[in-house]
Amino acid sequence: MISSDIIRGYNDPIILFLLLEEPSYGYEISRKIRSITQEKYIIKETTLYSAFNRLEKNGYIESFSGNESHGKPRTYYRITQAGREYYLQKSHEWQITQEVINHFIIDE
Amino acid sequence: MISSDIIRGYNDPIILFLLLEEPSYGYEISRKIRSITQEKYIIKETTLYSAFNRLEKNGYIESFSGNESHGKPRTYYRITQAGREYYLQKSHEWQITQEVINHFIIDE
DNA sequence: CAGATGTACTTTGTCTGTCGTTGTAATTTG
DNA sequence: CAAATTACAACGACAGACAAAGTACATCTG
Repeated sequence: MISSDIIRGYNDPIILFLLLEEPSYGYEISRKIRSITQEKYIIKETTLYSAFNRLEKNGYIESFSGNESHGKPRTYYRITQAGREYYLQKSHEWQITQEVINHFIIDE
Repeated sequence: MISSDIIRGYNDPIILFLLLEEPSYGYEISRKIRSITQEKYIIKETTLYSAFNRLEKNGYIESFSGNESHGKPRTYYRITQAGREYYLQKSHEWQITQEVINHFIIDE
């Protein structure tokens, strides 16, 4: 329905949100975004995994490998304290962004 | 306050909105964005003028030069019918984008 | 039991829009 | 008369998203 390009800059906080409660991995995050938005937003794999790399590089998440009983072990990600702070900061910024754009977009 | 990078993809409809009523030119558009958002968003000149070029290339606006009695003649832009339609389409898309992001950003 | 489908990624290269920098030229203000 | 403001234009850099393709293992289907 909508593309990641539009969400640009907000993929990171979206991913962090889904890690707030418990660690997760790529495929699960992808499924969650799909279902939560009722398929309105389907994140591309490349977008998702490059977001993971960026977030880890910035210290907002940490990776560890799960010990799956069968199959390839997944790479799990856990949010860090810095990640929680970054999420809050981005949330606040999003409120301002909405206000700004809503001055110019009047949908009737 | 906030950067164009965040607004990315919505500069075009913002500009089109400001042309809905009457033609305008770069500097005026820039001032209007500043004042309407109470300085929360100040568009960069390069961003603005490259948006004009893109919008004109896509047939959403047309340029003409004003006949100022003094000073350099300004380049004015007028929105086209296609531009109005594009604006509406983007407005609708924005509503969905807001919904999508608001599923993940809970600001308390 | 072969092939399709689903899970779970990784790599590479391309494109678009924004940004920093610099430059120009005329007008207005102190 | 110098500095600030108005009003652009050209250039190259960069980050994030995208398309395309490949890897590997597991499970379901005819």
